[in-house]
Amino acid sequence: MTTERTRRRLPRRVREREIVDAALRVFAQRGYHAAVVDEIADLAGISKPMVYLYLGSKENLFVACVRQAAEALVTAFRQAADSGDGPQLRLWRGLSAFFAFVAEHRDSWVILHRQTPEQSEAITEELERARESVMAEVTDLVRRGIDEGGADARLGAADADFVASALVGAADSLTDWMERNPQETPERVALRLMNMIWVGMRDVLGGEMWSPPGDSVG
Amino acid sequence: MTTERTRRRLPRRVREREIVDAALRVFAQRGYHAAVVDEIADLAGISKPMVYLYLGSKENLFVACVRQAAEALVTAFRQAADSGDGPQLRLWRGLSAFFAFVAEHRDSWVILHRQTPEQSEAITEELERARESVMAEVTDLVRRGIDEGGADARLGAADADFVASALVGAADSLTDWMERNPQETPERVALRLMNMIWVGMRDVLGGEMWSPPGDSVG
Amino acid sequence: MTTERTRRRLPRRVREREIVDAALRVFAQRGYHAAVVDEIADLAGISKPMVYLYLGSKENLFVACVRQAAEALVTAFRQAADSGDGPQLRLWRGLSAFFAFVAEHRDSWVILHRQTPEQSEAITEELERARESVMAEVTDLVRRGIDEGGADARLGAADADFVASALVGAADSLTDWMERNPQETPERVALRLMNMIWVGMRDVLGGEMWSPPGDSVG
Amino acid sequence: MTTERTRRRLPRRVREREIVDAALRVFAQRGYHAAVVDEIADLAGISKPMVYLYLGSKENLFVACVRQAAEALVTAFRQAADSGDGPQLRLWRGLSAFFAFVAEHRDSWVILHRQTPEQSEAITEELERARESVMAEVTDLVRRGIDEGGADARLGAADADFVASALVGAADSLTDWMERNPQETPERVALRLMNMIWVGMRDVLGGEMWSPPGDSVG
DNA sequence: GATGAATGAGCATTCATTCAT
DNA sequence: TATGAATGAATGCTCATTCAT
Repeated sequence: MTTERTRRRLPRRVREREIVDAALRVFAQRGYHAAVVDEIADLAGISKPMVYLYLGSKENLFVACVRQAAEALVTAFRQAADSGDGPQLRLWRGLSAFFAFVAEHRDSWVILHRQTPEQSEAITEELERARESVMAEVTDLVRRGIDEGGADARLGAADADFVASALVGAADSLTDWMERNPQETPERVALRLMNMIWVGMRDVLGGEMWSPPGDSVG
Repeated sequence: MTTERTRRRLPRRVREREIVDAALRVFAQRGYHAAVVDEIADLAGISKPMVYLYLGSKENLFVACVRQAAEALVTAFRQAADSGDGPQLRLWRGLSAFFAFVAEHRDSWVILHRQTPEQSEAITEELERARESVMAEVTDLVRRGIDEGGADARLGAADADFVASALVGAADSLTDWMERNPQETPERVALRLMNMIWVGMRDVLGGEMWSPPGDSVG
Repeated sequence: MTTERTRRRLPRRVREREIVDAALRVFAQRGYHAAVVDEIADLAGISKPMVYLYLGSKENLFVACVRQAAEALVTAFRQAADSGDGPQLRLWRGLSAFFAFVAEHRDSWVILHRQTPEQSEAITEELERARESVMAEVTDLVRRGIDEGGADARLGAADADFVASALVGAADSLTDWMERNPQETPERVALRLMNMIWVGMRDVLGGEMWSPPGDSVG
Repeated sequence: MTTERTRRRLPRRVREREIVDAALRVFAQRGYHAAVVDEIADLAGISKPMVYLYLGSKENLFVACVRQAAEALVTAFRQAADSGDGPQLRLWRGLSAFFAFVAEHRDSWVILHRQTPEQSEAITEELERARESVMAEVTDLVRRGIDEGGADARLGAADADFVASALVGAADSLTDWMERNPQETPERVALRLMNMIWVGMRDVLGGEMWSPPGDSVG
């Protein structure tokens, strides 16, 4: 005599994925600490002990979320950035993919970049790993752009790093701007951002540079 | 000859300020939820009830931190950005002040821009107010720069908004970059960021624009 | 062979009842504010979180106590007062039941009638509801007695109300008297009280009334 | 240089009385535990340490309130009940005084008769003493009435006690009834109550007694 | 005499985590 | 596999009480 709604027996992988998906939403909405395992279990449609059976701990669950979010983002980004000729086109595609991803998977982005630094070693490490992996993709793209653009001696690793950092930060911030301007497409936002940075970068590389009058900054 | 550890009796105002300062550090390090009022009290060198007597609640304490951080930042920024001729010089000074501020008051910046969105109405509102006040300063500066730079018809409020948003995001991100590159001065970082954005913006305004080949972005 | 002190696992309903029973005792002994949830949990043989899991809050727990106490008392009273011929017999049985109930469930009566008025809306409301339901039973009985006794024009609702109020107050007070005179049975106490009030009431209805000499009371 | 509102220097007795008066109101409104010393101090228009300087502790403050309330009530009652000829007149005057007192000094009555039993020895004792002193007055009055009315052998101390207990309880309860019926004067309420009880008592003493049919109660 | 400043101790409530079934 | 029942350990907040001035 089974109940109407028999307890679903799902393969481990599927269950696990469902749990992480639920967790992603709750963590993103409430933040790590304010998130309550009970709510995650509810949202996943299972009981709390199952969460622990599959993921071990809240901490570990969060780590899994970070990992999944990072993987998804990097995949989307790399796929886009690997196709096309010329650094500009690739960067534009990459940024477009980024904005598209964030627009569609807001939660993942929040998990990756809007978390208050946690005390937990494991979480900190995973977040760092994740952020680095994202940054690496962008830096790589930028560097290749610089190289192909014919960089002169003044430009080194630090510059690509600098540009990439600024780019990611700007992109993150524009994420909110997009929410306030819903008529804009990811492609258009990416294009605008790119032009702003890229053209400036190119010119700066070309030696055109503004300096404060009479002041030797260093 | 008083003992080192007699109960120090301080006037209300002083104590209040000390508490908020302590709270700023703890909130920045742990985040709102993970922060524990006990630790704040300890750091301020007093007992927990004093925190509640003076600030009322954890929530209110956080709001006070936000308010103080925002005021300090805006003051520093505006002071710098109000002096000097020409939009570029002013923007550069503003950005320099910003980076100097963040380098020196890391906690304040973390409070303002690295908080997981909280459920609390009061906090959300105060944070929004604070962020807007910061953004407004930057947007204003950017807009004046555009105007004086001779903007054509294509540029409106949305553009200043867009540029400001990207600028703030980039600056935020570069905040971390500065930590990883401690030999850089705020002035130099500001200069680099400025050139990148400014020159790019100017050229884009001037009609120079890259577009994906054969692709109508919209 | 299970250990005496394994965590006893009881179905929700049973536990809930046990908790309310324990709470009833503690609230009665200490009063709402002085009562400590820890003690209630101890007495119920469980941990504090269970109390909150099942009853939600101290306030709600108290409300549950009031509800249970009122229900029990009203049931006992009504059962007794509904049987028997003639208003006198019914009133006597009702009062006997009341005294028996209070003697046996002192705590319930204390909860219902000896609580310092609380600030809490919920508690105030529930207590009012409970007291009214008790009073209604008595008033009803008194009114029927008056009717059957052939009331004249001077008697209305206010009179039944007055008598019932005095009756309940007297009974409440005699509750303490009974504790000081343990050899008295509820039946005897009820009989004495009844005669005192009833005969007096009947005679007063019959027009026999004492007035202060020369004084027009109004 | 004195402030506009110089700190009033009052003789000890006066100050003490003001504090107790304030405490009376707060304790009555909130109950012993929920009452907060801060509020009492505020209401008395002084600072908290003064309360402790004068009264020593919250417990002691409450005891003082009980004492004052009891004294006032007993005084009022005795004064009224000592004048006039005949037990009936005296009882009526006493009850009238009681109802008048309660109507005017609700707080005192609440302190005396509506307090959840406290844990504190001192409080319990003082409350008992107070209640006994009130009850003694009433019992005395009742006993004298019985004596003068020519009681037969069946009536002893327990009976006066019983009647007094019922009387006080009824009066307490009618206190609320009066609030719901503000057009009634204390004198009228006293008269009604008296007639109900007195006539009944007299007749019962006279041998007129109702008994449950066929049931020997004891 | 009078008070602003300060705290030890306690209490309601919550939550990650684990058993017993 | 799956879960209802259960708890240890915090954590925000309050309050009677006491110093130092």
